Amino acid sequence: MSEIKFSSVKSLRVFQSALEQIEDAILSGSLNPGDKLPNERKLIEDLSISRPTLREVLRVLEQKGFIEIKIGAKGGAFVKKIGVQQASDGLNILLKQGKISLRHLYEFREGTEGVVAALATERASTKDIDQLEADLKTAQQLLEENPPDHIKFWEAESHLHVKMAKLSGNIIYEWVLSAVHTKVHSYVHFMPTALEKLKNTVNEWERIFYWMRRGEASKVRALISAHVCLYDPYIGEDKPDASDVLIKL
Amino acid sequence: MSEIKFSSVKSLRVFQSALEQIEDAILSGSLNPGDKLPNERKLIEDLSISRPTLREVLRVLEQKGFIEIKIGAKGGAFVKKIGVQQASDGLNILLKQGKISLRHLYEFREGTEGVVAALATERASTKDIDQLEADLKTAQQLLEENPPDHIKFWEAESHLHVKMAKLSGNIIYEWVLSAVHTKVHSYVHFMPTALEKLKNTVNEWERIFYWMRRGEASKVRALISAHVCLYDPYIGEDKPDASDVLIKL
DNA sequence: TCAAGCAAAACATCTTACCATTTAATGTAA
DNA sequence: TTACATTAAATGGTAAGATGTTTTGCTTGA
Repeated sequence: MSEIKFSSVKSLRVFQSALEQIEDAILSGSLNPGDKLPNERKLIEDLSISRPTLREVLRVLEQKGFIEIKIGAKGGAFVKKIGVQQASDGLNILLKQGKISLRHLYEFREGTEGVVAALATERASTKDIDQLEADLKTAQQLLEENPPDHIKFWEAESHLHVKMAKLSGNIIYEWVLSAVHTKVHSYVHFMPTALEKLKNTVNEWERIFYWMRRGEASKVRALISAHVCLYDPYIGEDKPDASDVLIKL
Repeated sequence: MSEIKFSSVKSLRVFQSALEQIEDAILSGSLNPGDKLPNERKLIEDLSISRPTLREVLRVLEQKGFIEIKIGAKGGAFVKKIGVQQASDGLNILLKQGKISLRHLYEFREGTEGVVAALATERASTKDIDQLEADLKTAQQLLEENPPDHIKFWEAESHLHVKMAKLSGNIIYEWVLSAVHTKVHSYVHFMPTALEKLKNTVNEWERIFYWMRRGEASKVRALISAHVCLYDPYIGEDKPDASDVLIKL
């Protein structure tokens, strides 16, 4: 008996084929950030498709974050720099519509960010840590204001965690934690507001940077784990089921 | 001096407005998975836009994974269940750009799956573990064949890891590891093929289930960590840079 | 000479109108 | 009863043109 298998032919839509051509050109690096695609009239010639169809393609690329379309003279479709942001979008949608409780969010962070911090400690340069410290300083200044802007503070603090993920040198961690922290942002109103607690957070980060500079990965891991765990918003309160909070949002 | 701030007006494109309406309807739950959107002629009436414009909207929704479009009679745009596919797509972008190597994949797994297994041990019921064991048995039978189907074996093995994530009771782990393991599948040809190694893997899982039944979370964590670490496909070979393998795919 | 304003060019945006293709259901003849 | 043709309801794709929007450059007036 023969072993030949046939694969489905599924005549690809014109749209799909055109999309893939341009997308591959961007992802493979044939088209670089800042490059301008030919204008619509030129593209429909090259691809042998009609203008409405081409526009479907361009819309999709625009919405996926691959290109930016400017109108007017000197306008056109320009290739955007692809970042982790685009890659995280899908996960973001999932997290956004999913019924994720704060408890799950923090459980995930507790299990992940310690490892990430340890990796970052091994791989970050002095300059990288300087940058982190500068970011912390910026966040700290938000507390000097009157009244202290604790919302923006926590957002900046959240970005610090994402930057740690970036320094871990493993883009998968960056991918997932950037999405997770987007979700964290939506809970920012439940974070502590007492000035004392906020300043304490700053101190914790300073201690973390201290050990990062000395390359003490395991200490950094412990500190970050405790840091995430301690700032679980429910600590000290009588603990409702986390799903309650979800409903209130 | 007055504090009035003006916000930019940026006359929204017709396209954008229509997209947001439908997207919101899906994300808010007004439209549920399986629901059929009105056909094109009806939608252009409701939204007061032209057909090419509507089709741009539908294309974007389709590519983002919100809807599925079927042609022919009884066809139309159907709301899709939002699933891990969207999340995997993001990883695909990073893969195509060459930003993820096998090394990253395994580093991530090593940092994550131990924690997941510990959670699963605490939360899985006896029945859950029975099911896992049954799945293992099924995989084991693939080795009895002649010749042993090691490709399918590793795929089944990969699914076991995803099931563990499901049993962790934390949907974020489940989603993220599902996405990661779809990528693992694409590297399945680099996994060991020696029958001895495959059988050893089975033994490891059996030991894992043994401790799971006894609720020994920390033992399970250790075993899974070692398991992932040991089966890093490069173990024992002279280790090329993982990006080399990436290129070959 | 210089600046303000106007017009044209080069874009994307959106519409109307048309035909092609695919699929499912239905009717019909062997 | 079954195979086949027909038809209806959808999406897929094309053609051509009218309409905004932005930049550039030219003209005109002081």
